[in-house]
Amino acid sequence: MTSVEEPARPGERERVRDAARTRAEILDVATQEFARAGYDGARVDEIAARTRTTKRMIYYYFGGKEQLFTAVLERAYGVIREAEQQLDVEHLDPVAAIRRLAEVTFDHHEQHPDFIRLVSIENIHEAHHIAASEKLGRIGSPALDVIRRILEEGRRSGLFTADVDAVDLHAMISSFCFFRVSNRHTFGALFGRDLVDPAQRAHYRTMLGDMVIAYLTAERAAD
Amino acid sequence: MTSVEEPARPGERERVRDAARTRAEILDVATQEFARAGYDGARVDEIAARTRTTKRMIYYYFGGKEQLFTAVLERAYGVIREAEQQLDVEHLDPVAAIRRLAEVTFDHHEQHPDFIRLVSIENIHEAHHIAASEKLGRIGSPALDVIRRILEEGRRSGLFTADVDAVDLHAMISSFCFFRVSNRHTFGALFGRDLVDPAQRAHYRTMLGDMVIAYLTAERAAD
DNA sequence: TCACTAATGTACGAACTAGTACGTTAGCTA
DNA sequence: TAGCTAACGTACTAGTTCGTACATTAGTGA
Repeated sequence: MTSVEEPARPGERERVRDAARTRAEILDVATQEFARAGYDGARVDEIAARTRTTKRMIYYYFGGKEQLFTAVLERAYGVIREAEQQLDVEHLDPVAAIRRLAEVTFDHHEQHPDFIRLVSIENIHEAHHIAASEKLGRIGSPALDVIRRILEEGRRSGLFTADVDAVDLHAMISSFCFFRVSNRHTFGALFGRDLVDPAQRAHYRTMLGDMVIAYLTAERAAD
Repeated sequence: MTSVEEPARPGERERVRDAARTRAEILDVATQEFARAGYDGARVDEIAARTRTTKRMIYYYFGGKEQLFTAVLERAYGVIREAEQQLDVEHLDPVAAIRRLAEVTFDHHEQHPDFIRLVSIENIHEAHHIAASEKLGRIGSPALDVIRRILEEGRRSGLFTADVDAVDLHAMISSFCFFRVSNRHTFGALFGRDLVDPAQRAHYRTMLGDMVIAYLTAERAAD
């Protein structure tokens, strides 16, 4: 996350009034609060209290709780987009490239549990905020283009037997990474196993790669 | 779900006061309301209004909103347990048995979106209600025992190369089934593809089976 | 340095919401 | 059939929560 207690970058002396900083600070705190308690569980007063500013400013900059949540989502998706754009796997052979992609996805999910929670919350609300957002509708994902190119190359070179769709493969990889974080608590409570146990991290990371590669390289009966 | 507008089974004349029926009716409506709006979004008054009885009765039978939600979860998990106990795959060969198990899991998730939503909601609350419930702590899953036996048999007969843990395989299968339903809305909004589109049902069902079998039968480098 | 406006703070209100005090009655049993 | 109690309804309250009216000031450009 950006900028909570940002200590006046050198050269810029700390102004008392700074729209950009105030806005960013509200977004930071709101992200935490929404992720912690869900949309309805989150309290506007609580967000304001944990900010250097007041509730008045939330309404001044964002208009309301609903729009604030939308802004939080927009920024959170922006972060993951940026990460995916850094993806540099084109120099690898298709098998290694897919494995690398899966690992990067795995790592990103693990490192951003708040993002996972926000997405879960948005699904409870049937993605109404995304639908209402101009920035987020049909935004897609940079990772998808990468997957498309790797699959193409893998198919051409005969390494991948399956005629797999890029969106489907993305769903397959995401589901494993997402579930591991999103359902950590119920899974742990029911089965007594912490899916996010650091000691098991490498194990699950490998398992995901093995699964995806096995699927892509397996012989399959014709449909 | 059970018993909303249950029309006085023959022989039992409809009593005005019927504790069991009232309790069940509250649970039915509460399940819908909690699944619809989340724990904090759900309104006790709304649940009461959609019942033949009043809010007073919710407190009379369950004690409070929190306990009502716990009761809803307990019943929802009870339903899936029952379904899993019906599982009869021991007569199949390991590959067919695993595929069948995956399909049953797939079907159950698809048929119970409310259950998926409740589990998502409970994860937002870090499984506090499950932890507080005597019925649900470490409840496990009948499917797990089945998986254990199939894996054992598959390993013994040399069909499965991998030394896979039953809980891990359960997580793998669940993650795909769960994500497809739980993240349907954000995935659809972002990628323009409905993972629960009936026309794609068979496709994803096959994909899951292929994935799991590929993983279990693939050759793997030693750790 | 003056005036203008973007940015900010205070105080309050209307509506909602979980929970309860108190009174009533259906249906069973002795 | 009388009486007892589990089951039920009404009406209310205390506390919360989103949102806003109104007043104020820091910073900037003329």
